[in-house]
Amino acid sequence: MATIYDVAKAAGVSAKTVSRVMNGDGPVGRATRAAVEAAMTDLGFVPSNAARMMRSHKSGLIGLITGAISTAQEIANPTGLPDLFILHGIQQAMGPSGKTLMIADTNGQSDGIPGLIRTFLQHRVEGLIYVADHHKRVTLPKLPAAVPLVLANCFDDAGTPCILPDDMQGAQDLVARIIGVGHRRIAYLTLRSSIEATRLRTCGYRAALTDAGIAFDAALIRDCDLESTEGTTQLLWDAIDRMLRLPDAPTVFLCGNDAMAMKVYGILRTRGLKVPEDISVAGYDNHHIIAATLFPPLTTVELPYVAMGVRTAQRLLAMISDESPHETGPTLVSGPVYWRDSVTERRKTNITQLKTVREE
Amino acid sequence: MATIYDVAKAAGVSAKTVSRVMNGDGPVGRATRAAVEAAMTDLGFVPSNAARMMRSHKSGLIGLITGAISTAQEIANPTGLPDLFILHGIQQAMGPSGKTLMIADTNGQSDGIPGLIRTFLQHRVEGLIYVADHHKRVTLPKLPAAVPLVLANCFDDAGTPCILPDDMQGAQDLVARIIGVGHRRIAYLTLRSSIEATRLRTCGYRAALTDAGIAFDAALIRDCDLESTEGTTQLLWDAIDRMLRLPDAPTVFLCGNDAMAMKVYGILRTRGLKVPEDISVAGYDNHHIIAATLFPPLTTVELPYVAMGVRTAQRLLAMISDESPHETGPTLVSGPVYWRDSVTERRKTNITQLKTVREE
DNA sequence: CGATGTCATGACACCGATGTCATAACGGTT
DNA sequence: AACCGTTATGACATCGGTGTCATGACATCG
Repeated sequence: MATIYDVAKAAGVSAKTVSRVMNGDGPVGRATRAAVEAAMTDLGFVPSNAARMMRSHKSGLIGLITGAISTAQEIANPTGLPDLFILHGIQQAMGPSGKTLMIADTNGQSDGIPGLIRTFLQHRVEGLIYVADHHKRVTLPKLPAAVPLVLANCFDDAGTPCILPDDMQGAQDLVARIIGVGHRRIAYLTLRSSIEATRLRTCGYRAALTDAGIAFDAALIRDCDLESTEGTTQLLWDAIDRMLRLPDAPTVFLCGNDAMAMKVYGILRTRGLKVPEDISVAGYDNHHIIAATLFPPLTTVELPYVAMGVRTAQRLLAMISDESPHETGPTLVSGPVYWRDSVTERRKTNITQLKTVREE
Repeated sequence: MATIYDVAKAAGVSAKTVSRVMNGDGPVGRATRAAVEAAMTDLGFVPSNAARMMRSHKSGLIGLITGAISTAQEIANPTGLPDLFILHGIQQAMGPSGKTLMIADTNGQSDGIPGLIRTFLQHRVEGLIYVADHHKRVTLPKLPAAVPLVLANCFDDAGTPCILPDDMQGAQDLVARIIGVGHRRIAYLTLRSSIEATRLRTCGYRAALTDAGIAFDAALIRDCDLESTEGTTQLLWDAIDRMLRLPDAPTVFLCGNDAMAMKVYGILRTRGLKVPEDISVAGYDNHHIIAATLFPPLTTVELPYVAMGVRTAQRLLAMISDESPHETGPTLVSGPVYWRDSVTERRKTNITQLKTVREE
């Protein structure tokens, strides 16, 4: 591959002049510039980033670590492709910055991460992003202080800057809206209680109840998520059965995610209950395939993955260009409620009461 | 960030000795090695790839261009995520080689490709891969001859090495198998005839018929694919209706892909026909969500995307390490037939005749 | 004992850009 | 004419590693 010296010789000038033509610093004579440009296209000259970097110490690279590509395999598990959507958001927001994204996939094994980080450091990335496939706590190896790091869809104990879905706000918005159309007995079939999202969404659920002056009833909340599909279905069946037998049965089933809502649709139908005429159902995630395809279409909360990706990129870019000490801690991004037909107004209740609620 | 000179000073040796410790060339004394290693970890030294590359001219980078990340958005369109699966295969096969994959996403606009290629060339990638989202013809800007290029899931007119699904073989295998269980009148509802896959699969379909001595009947093949969903459904309905009214109606509907098969299931049911008791259906793609979830499970042909990715990486790596002139042209990868319950034996036909066919 | 070979190490040039400084030509001031 | 500022250009050092060659200390061999 041609070097700047080859170009210089071909154009009959010094290497420095070629450099000036490329970078537009310093003045260059009309004829000289033309000669250099001709020589460059002639030789198919492309400057070497490595050589540039030697002096400037700017690689123009951003490192990104994810499992998005290897885990897309398990697309059959209908949780969507969170990390992929985040990646998309990052790409979008990174594009205009002129930085180049180096994506490394963990291939499912997190034990390769130190190696990936080392490779990135060798390439002198200007920043690092770690994207997780669901909202969780992570622990990454320590980095040299000079390399800013942003976590997307996860957080650590060190207060590293991170971008997270506002699960609490989302659940609170959804429940508030459901209360707004007259429901008072709102069941919540949660995902595994060990995951972060469940904890936060439960907080949001309770906050919305409190705001509306509705007492929290432990009989209406239940962890219905197991490793195995059959186990989960069984758990769901039991939980729904028990709740429906309550003297004051729920009028809505809020589900841990859209996939669970899909199962709940099936269970309710098997029991002869129509959604939403007899009972309402809501999900979480706004997983497109499920939420829009189910009949009736599912009311749910969007997990704003693309937006999170955009924020991630923006925050990292800010950290790179700012020399001011970086803020730490999370940036919360909340997604909108998608109000569809799976939740109806709760008319059985006293109309006057309903009106009061709506006027609040 | 610490340099090799910092390490050298800290360890009280020359830079070259540090280099020797890192790379294991030349002999290094026991004590010296220990001192250098201590200094390296002490200073958190990570060698600069850029500096290395200056001399060695080996970047250890492979450039990959795809739209996989940005188009994953449209996951709702149930064609699967071909490019993502290919990417996964590439990652897998590339891992052990020690090369680092730089992934650049086109963000949907193909006009950014020259820019991406330029960036890759600046980084002196040792090879380039282009991954397409479906089997098609492409035209990429010309590259310097020194940079090997492999196309995955697409091909060009220049005979650039490429990895393609063996659509013809796949269709032929499927149809042969269907003939093998006694069917003679096999309808084929194709995807748009403009796409490459349709042309090749049709060839395979005809080849299988010819092999079995069955005459091709143009009334049994029909392009049933439009841009719009409703249009397609209408087309399908019409085509199926017309074929079923034939004096010698088909006993199987072969579909352009699994998504179409799903629609065909619906249409047939609406007409009161049971799959597979009354009529058999087969798809193409082995799109997991569809093929395994449909009832009855769909007989289909797998598009071996992951395997194609692996082959792509292997072929590129071979081109990089071999100095022998590279072969050109396509590598065909065929996927297996997944025989499920949507196609039954054709018993209505004379048993003796069936036996004969099976003995062939 | 001198010749030869191996081990351990360092000095120095080099890769391909860019930053710094010097130089020369030219036009305009005083 | 002496001086200055601008424009256009080149010489040279530099970034952080690695390749080449030289050197000195020992061990081995004839």
